[in-house]
Amino acid sequence: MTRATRPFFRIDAKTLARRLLGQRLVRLLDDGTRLAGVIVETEAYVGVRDRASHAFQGRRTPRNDAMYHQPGTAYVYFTYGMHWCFNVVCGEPDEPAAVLVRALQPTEGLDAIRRLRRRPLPDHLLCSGPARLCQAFAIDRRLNTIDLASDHRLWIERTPTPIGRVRTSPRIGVDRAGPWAKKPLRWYLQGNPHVSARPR
DNA sequence: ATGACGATTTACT
DNA sequence: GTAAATCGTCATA
Repeated sequence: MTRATRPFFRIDAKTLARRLLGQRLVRLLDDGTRLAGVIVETEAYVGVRDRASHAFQGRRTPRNDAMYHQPGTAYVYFTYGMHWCFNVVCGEPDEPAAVLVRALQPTEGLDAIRRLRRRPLPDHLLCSGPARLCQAFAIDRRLNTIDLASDHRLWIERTPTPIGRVRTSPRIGVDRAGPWAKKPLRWYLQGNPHVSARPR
C-alpha cells in the first residue's frame, strides 16, 4: 500500500490516464469508514489546445482554477445541476491538464458505498460513471483543490495488481469538440463489468 | 440581470 | 431508443 506521490502526477495526461488504470482510489470518510476501488476507466484532457477541456485556449475561471494548480491536485466540478465529477490534475504547474476518473471497481466499504448510492443497484453499477463514482465515494465541492499526494481524505495507492488488457476509445460526452471528439483519449480495462457505457 | 449550456444519470415509451 | 431532471457557471449586456 504505497501512496502515489508528486512525481507520479508530474506527467502528461495521456500517460497518467493509462497509468491510473489498476491503481486504487482510497477515500476516508469523516466517520472513519474507508472506501476503496480499482480505477478501471479514465479520460485524458490534455491541455489548452484540447477543445473538449474546460481549460481550452487557456480559459481560467473560478470553477476550473484547480486545473492550474500543482500536479496531484483534485479537480472536482459540478455539472448538469446535480452531478459531481472528479479529475486528477497532472503535467507541469500552470499548464492545465487533467485525467477524469470515469469508473471504479469498488473493493472496500461496499456497504457504505451502497448506502451513499440511494437506490439498490447491482455492484457493477455502483461506480460505473464519473458522477456515480463521486456519489459512491462522497466526493463533492469540499474535495476540490485538495492535494492527493498529502490529503488524508482522498488519495491514490499504487498497486502491483495485474490489470489485464487495456483498450482506448474516443471520450464520452464531448461530441461538440470537433476533431478532438474523435481522438482516442479514453482508457479502460477490456471486459471489466464496472466500465461505464460504450462510446457513441 | 439574463439566458444558454453542461466531461451525466435515470426513468420511461 | 428518447427525454426529463436540475442549477451552478459563464458569456453577454
